[in-house]
Amino acid sequence: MKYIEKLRNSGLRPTKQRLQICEVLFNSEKTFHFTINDLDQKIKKQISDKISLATIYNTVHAFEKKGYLKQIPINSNQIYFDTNISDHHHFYDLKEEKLIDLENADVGPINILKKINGKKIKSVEVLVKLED
Amino acid sequence: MKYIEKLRNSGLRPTKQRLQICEVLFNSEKTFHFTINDLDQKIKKQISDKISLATIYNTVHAFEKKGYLKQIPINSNQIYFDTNISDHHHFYDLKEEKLIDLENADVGPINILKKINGKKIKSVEVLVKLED
DNA sequence: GTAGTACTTTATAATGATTCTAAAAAGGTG
DNA sequence: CACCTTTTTAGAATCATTATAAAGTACTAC
Ligand SMILES: [Mn+2]
Ligand SMILES: [Mn+2]
Ligand SMILES: [Zn+2]
Ligand SMILES: [Zn+2]
Repeated sequence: MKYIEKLRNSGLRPTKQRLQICEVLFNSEKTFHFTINDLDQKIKKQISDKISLATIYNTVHAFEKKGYLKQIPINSNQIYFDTNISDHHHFYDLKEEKLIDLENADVGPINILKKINGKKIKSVEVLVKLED
Repeated sequence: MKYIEKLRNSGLRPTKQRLQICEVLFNSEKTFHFTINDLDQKIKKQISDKISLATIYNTVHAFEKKGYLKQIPINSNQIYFDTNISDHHHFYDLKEEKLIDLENADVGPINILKKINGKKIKSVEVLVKLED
């Protein structure tokens, strides 16, 4: 199967649940943004087996740790994840409460002039809030 | 008093609790970042009267609505607020779990090239994650 | 294959930040 | 002072997330 090696290579056993979650997350043309609740709904629609909510949490966190998912820094009562793990940015539509990808190319190069002693930059993320 | 007019001008009654919270938030030389829990601790240290947690929540939200405080978009189990309401950015030190201000001048000008139909840009915020 | 072991799933409970409730207190106005 | 509105408050409720621990599954060694 498509995702068995991917999981094995990360030291994650390719269980039925994880493979099914992979299908839901990574088998679509487009990448997308989701909360755990969104994902739970999507799984219910696409998968006939039941996957417990605890497993969904566990799996999403495991995938995030392995770099298959990213968290998006945003203030919300739920955590937003992204299946687009490329270096990119986001619009946040305040009215629709929706995230929209903003590719690196759509943002001029960002040059952080200030340096912090003994620290390295791990990521630079831009959030552009949108209103009507 | 210093903050009575400020509150009245915003349509907020200058209660004892709000004035005391103003002292803690706005009377220091430097601006700072805080969670509600941080603020609760700070109030306990600096103010002899007890202020209920509900009032702290109410007041912080009222001040945010009036523009005296800003929320910082970041993934945490608590909401981070900023008494620095100027247009600026942040470092986030992942190990220390601390925010550091990054003035606009410390970030090159940011040019958002992509436009979203019918939407205006309300804010552009950069989060720079730091590791050792 | 079987046995042994570590990992995973699961239902359920616990946690904890935040919000809600509704009654008491305080502010503002005349 | 009355009157009305806003605010404070203790405590309860909410709800996303995490922890627990027992049952199930995957892998390894023989
Ligand atoms: Mn289904
Ligand atoms: Mn803190
Ligand atoms: Zn994205
Ligand atoms: Zn700041």
